[in-house]
Amino acid sequence: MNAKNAGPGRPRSREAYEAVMQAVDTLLRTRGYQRLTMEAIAKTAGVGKPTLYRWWPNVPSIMIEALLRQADDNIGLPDTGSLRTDLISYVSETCRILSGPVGEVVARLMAEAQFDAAFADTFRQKLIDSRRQALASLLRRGAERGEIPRDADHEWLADLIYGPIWYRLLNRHAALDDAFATRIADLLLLSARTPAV
Amino acid sequence: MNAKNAGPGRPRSREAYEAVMQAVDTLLRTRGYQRLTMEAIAKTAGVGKPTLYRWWPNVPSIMIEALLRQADDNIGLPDTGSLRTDLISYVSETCRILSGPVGEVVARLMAEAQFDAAFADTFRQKLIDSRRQALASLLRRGAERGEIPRDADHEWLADLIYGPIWYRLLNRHAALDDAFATRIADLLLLSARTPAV
Amino acid sequence: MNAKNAGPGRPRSREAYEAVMQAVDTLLRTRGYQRLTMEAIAKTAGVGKPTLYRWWPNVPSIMIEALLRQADDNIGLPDTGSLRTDLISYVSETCRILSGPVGEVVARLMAEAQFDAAFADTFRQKLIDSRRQALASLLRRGAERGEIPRDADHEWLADLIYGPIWYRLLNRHAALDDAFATRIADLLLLSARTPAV
Amino acid sequence: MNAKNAGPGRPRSREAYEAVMQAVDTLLRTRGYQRLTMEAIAKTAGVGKPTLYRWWPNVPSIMIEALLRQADDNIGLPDTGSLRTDLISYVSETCRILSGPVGEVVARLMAEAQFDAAFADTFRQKLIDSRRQALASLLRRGAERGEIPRDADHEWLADLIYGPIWYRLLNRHAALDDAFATRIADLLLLSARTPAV
DNA sequence: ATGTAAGCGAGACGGTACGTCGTGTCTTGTT
DNA sequence: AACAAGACACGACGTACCGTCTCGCTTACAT
Repeated sequence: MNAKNAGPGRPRSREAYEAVMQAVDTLLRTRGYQRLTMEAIAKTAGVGKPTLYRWWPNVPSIMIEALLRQADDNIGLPDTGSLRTDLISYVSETCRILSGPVGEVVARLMAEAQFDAAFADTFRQKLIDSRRQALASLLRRGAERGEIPRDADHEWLADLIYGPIWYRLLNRHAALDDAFATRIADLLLLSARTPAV
Repeated sequence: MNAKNAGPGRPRSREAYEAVMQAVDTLLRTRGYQRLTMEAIAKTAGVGKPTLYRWWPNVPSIMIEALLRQADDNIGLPDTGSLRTDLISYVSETCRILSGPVGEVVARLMAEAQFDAAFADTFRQKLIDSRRQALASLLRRGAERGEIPRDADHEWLADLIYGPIWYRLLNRHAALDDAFATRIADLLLLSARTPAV
Repeated sequence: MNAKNAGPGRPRSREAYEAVMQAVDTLLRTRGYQRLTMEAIAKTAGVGKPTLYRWWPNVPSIMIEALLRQADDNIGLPDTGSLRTDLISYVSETCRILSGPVGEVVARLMAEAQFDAAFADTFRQKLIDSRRQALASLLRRGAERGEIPRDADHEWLADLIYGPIWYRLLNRHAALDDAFATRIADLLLLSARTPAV
Repeated sequence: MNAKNAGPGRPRSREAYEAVMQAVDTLLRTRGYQRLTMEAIAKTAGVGKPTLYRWWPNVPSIMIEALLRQADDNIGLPDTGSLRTDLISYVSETCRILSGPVGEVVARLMAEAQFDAAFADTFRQKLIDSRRQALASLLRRGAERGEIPRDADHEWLADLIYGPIWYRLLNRHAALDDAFATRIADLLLLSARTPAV
């Protein structure tokens, strides 16, 4: 909620906030994405439009907040002692989540980011970079155990993992299944262990 | 243009068609993507709105046609005799083009495809599958020369190449430069030559 | 309607126009003046808001048109052969009409004119000057018959008649009855016939 | 100010009151009437909106208070010994004041009274009846001196004076100048002295 | 050569959503 | 208890496009 309860004046209403979050869920489920307008959110939540605009500049910003709120119980970082097992577990879980309704929402958010530079910043920070850093944690742990070289290029390896995932998510030409997850994980290890690739 | 010149009646006006194509270019250059509306195209082209709707269902359909028209001199398929050189050349050229204004347009089209299932079909066929098949041609040629196994999974290898490219195109966290192109090409070869990955 | 059916393009819809006029009447009768908003007119008439704004800049402009339309059978100019009788008839009729619902509407229009200079012009032309000229016709006829001097100041006499009428209409401190009408008419004759007043 | 300083609790802040009065003047001068909103007054005066609503129900109520406050040095009642001179002086002064910025404000207040019955009562009492009674004082004095009959209808004579003044004020078709004032004054005398008119 | 069927530009139409403004009420903590 | 601050639900504003619908006017094939 990003509350700043310090100053004077009436504090932000938690009821309104919760109602908005709930309205987003309801609308996405019942009306579909196209009907997820500021107008509809306001009406469904029983909230004034100015209240919406006071706290969020547009629909995607609300969506991203709703998404993160319910996915706060994020994909946990596995720690099995083996980098390969960790990777397979992590990528599989990522794929599993993205195969469901969350995947659709996330795909739309990426799409919105193409039209709105300001939103793109938020989107990348909250949904892209956070995941890249999670992956980097796994890789660091693996490197400490000597499973991949210490100087492996984590940025490159993240592209190598997330590139195909996003590509399939957005393009829907093939499923984000476990076989795919395993293959990507092994590709990462192959690349990390091969000098210069 | 998909003309159906058979029947009676006035034939489709080439002037109107050209004016629309030009208007798209003009508007994209001067007003930016957000202002590329049916209304604006009609007014800029000096064309009636019904004429637009007679031939295209929405803005992205017009965009894709304008894009393909000027990019008909597509990325040619290199044929250097070496798969690695071919791949590097092909991927570099792809990246080079996507780094320019075409890249922006293509990214928006991918975004639109997330909101419009009908358009998504066209988009995938004309901009995604055609490229995957071009890549497959290179791979087939390389396989005939014995540079990669004959049973390499071309679908997987296409994901491996295009995934990271699209990821960087949409996300803009890193450049689509030659180093990146070379690295992807080598990754493909590495994967194709490694059993089971 | 002020139609300009000459040019190309779809002609103005008479249905929409009639629906708007009717909606104004309906709303004024059922909801009262405060609810007579552009939004409500559009919804009641089953007409798009842009259509409203295409033809009228604001609510009072629509009101004035609706008013004139139904009051096109205006206060006829009496012609009894006697200026005094003519005046009494004309002023009585004016007062009678202004005592009913039309009076309320007209009072609001005068009020609106205080807030909107552009509307004020239309208002004065269509509702004020036209009445002043009607009165002037009576006076001219009386002057020709020698009932008042030929050089009587018609502007002043109009102020003298309409001033008290408007004052009572807006202020509602006394009725616009026949006694009042007669008294005003006689006052006019007195003033017109008295040198220098 | 209508203070109710009896009970316990913090007394009404004179600073807030003065700030509001000043804000009205400032806003009327700088932003024009349309911008004279509760919101703007509160912000300009540095006063909370609830404070405004605690003491006044709406904008016109504040305006009328501000108006009376600075016009407390009202139009004094002349006493020259002659009714005609008194009347000319009084009406001229009235016209002079109404020709300036006060006239605009007063015209708007009359307009507001058309939309708000509650405000209309206050308005009539404070701005209409008080002036009618002032005029009646002059007439009474004149009657005592025998300049007009004792049984002259003061209500009618007030309509006769104030009607044309308000008409010109609201309609702006002619100036409220001294010639006009003299003419009205003489008209009153003429009417008062003519039996039955 | 001519009728007729389609395409054309213009532009009005019923809608939907936008983002903003002002209203009058409320909830804080402070004075 | 009055205050400044300011969040709130509400509702109207005027605008931008949407996709559809007449209009009257070309074309150019099929009689």
